[in-house]
Amino acid sequence: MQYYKIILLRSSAPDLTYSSHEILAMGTVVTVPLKTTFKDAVVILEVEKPEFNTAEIVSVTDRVYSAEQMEIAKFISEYYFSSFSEAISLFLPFSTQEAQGVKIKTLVEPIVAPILSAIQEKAYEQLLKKDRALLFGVTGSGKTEIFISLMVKMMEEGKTSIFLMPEISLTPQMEKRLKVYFGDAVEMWHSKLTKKKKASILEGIEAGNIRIIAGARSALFVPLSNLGLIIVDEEHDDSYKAMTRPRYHARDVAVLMGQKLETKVLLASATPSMTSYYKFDVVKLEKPYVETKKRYKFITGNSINTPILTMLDKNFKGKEQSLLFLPTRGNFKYLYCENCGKTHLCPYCSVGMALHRQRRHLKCHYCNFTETIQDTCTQCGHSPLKSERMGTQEAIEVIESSIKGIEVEQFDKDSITTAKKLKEALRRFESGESNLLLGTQMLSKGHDYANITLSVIMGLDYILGLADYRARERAMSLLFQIAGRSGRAKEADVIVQTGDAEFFQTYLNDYEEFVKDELLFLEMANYPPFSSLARILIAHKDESKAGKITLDTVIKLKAFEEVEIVGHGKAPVERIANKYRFHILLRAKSRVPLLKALHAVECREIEVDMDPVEFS
DNA sequence: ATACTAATATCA
DNA sequence: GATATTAGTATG
Repeated sequence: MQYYKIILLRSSAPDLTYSSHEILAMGTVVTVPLKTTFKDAVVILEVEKPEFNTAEIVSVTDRVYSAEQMEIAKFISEYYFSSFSEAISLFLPFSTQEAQGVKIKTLVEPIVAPILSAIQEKAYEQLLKKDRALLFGVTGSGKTEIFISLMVKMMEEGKTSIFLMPEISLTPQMEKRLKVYFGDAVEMWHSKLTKKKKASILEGIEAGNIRIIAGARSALFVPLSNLGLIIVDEEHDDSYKAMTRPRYHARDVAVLMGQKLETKVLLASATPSMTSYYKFDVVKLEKPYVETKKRYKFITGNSINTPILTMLDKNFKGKEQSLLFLPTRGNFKYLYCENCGKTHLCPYCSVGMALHRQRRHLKCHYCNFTETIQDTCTQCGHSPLKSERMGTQEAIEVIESSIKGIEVEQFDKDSITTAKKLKEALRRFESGESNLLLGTQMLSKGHDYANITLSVIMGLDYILGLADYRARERAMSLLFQIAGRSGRAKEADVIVQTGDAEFFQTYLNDYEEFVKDELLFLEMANYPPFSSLARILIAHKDESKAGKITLDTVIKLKAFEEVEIVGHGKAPVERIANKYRFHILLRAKSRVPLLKALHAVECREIEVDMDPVEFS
């Protein structure tokens, strides 16, 4: 009889000891009886017969987590403060049939690699020599061909590759490009795939037919044998940070996996994060592959005003296509009382209810609480209520009413809910059926819109005003990303609405100049990458209890000299789903003392967010 | 004293 | 995570 420590999957129970007649490998997925039910669990350690009575493992599955997967999961659970169970659940186990077997299939026919320009070739050669690097090249500089060349090289060596992109919505476009070169050897992976599709991909991986997995965050955890390369495209994108436990950053985990598995890791962006630029060897793609001319124009204001309408109208009359960006938050329109100035709030969260005119209701975008439109103020009874802030919906109305005949394509989370709708919207725009693409952050992410000759960027001041040490970085990268969408085929105008034209103007022609200056600022202000940050979140339906937990935690943390309590108190969004929210922001010179202190105060009532990207 | 809910402990 | 146990508190 053997005895094993196991950890239950999808459970926060501690490790438990079970017996088995079989000799089991570490990482094996088994089924065990617990109380009145059965649970899946992972074998983590063999132990001596314990003093207490043990139950027996009832069945052994054909799935096994590799030693490396277990090691990386251990790291994730310790660094990002989740249970081991939550961390290992990110991964898909290998099949024992395959036994992580190295099944190197020789290529049936050699893959034709893309033809690289001299500039691309140079970058490619440099990247070949580096285990880890940051590829820095403006939009349209031909980064994708370099990625493909590297993946071709991997295939020739019998190795597999993972290609990460920040959003599911970007996968169809990339799939098209990758299929041209890799055919059935490449598959897309993301959380929205059906069970059936996932199973068929896993089969393909086990059989050794699928050699490249491309997709969103979760693609990092598919069981590819012989992994040779991980590419993190648009590495600056905050979508790589998970907002639920384990709160890991896919880019950082990719780098860690690279070290553990001895695979090459390539980060890439036109607007790299300050951290990556500082930490990694930078390979620059010197000049844009497609030379484009852009004329920037700065205007003031915070609404769709006459200069914007005039430019849009002119471009429309000239049979050209335009793009208009509004920041996510500005996407919402709130009801407020003219008399007492109160905004109509969600009864469960401390945020304003967003007005969705089309469906004639109010919606809280934190907890999804919905109610009918209110016309009298709950505070003072004044009627009617006014609405404020430009939303996509209203922007479209304003534009359609003043520019007759213009077809506007709404491009945001409200209208693009499925892959099909995304495809349709892009098709209508590409075919010229619609003339203006109007939307939020979604516009800044990777899609190609070759014919745009006018881009209007609104709301940068709102982003600059966020209480976030990366507000400047976020605003600047957004400007570059959106401007990069236009002028690919012909000359284009970019209209930037901001009260701080000087700031943006300084760096327009060179993002790297901004990065260098911003790094000086970060060093002076002692923010990452020159320090390590953590945020503690406390949420409780009793406000005084939440406050007490916060204060108790702060007191405990004061014992750690190397950890600075930057601030603590009510979170900017005070209440979500009827729970009061408090937070504590911590900083230390390096991660080690920070982790030490956090592990000492960790408990069920608090949630630790390492390297936070969200402060609301 | 009783009936509920909330906080806490345990699981092999 | 689910469930059993205990502490806490509202109620008549």
